[in-house]
Amino acid sequence: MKTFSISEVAKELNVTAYTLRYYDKEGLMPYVERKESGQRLFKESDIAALKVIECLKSTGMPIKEIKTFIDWCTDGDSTLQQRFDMFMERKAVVDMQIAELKKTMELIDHKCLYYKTALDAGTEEIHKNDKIEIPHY
Amino acid sequence: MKTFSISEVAKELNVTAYTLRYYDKEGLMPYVERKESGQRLFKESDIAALKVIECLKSTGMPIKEIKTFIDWCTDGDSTLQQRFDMFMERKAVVDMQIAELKKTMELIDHKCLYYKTALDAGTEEIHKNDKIEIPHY
DNA sequence: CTAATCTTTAGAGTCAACTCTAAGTCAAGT
DNA sequence: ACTTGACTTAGAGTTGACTCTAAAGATTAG
Repeated sequence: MKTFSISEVAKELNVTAYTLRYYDKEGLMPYVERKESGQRLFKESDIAALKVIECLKSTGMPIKEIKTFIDWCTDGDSTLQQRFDMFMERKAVVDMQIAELKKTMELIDHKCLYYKTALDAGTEEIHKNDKIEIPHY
Repeated sequence: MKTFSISEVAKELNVTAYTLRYYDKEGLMPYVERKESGQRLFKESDIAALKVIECLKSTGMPIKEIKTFIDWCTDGDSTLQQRFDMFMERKAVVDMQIAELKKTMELIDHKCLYYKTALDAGTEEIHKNDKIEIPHY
């Protein structure tokens, strides 16, 4: 079975080897095997697991909570409900994050328009009489 | 003209007064006026400006870059182009963030299904023969 | 007038998530 | 055999964004 070194995995996942060792220290990689000499041997499945970790991280989940999830995985079938619940909760979180980004986008679009108009006029003065416009910007 | 104290503004924006003072220290509020005694007097427009700061922050922009933007605002019409470009860039960033969250959501949905199936079967064993399934979870 | 509750500052402390250093071991090429 | 580069560890250092403390001054309610 093909295996990968820490720097190969780091490259593949666009993180540093430092980061991967940090994750290991924090207990996120209890499954990664080693050579006699202590060097890590990453399998394809280990990389897949790291991608799930990346996924959780990108929802804003802190390392310690991800660790809890990894521990559940190690504990086996008795934790299936917790793990299901966790992913359902993450789903709700991501839904909220997308909704918030869309609101953020509205303000940004508004500002783009604001500055386009000012730029065409050569001055921000053009917005002096706007209804509920924001004075400072 | 109605003004607000720091704790009123903090409540309104769902941040602490500490945070607002920190933003001030970092130069994000050069426009907020003071009483003789030194107490801050927030105007409606100051709150609106803070909402723009919140917006930029929620796109992941660090405080120091937001400070640069505030400085541009202070500099007047000569920086209109930079400010327009900045918001266009933020727009692109937010587009990417939404796209990434959608990819994240795909994996999460997949995991929800995975655990639902396992939960119904009472064991993760049910996924042993999945095509490209992830062994550890 | 007084007590309680703001507010102010400078500066120290916290926290998460890296990021790096030092000293040593291991592996690959010539 | 030797050099170069990648790997290991424990532990220290960094960064960003707060978060709080202490000591002082200001404001409000009774």
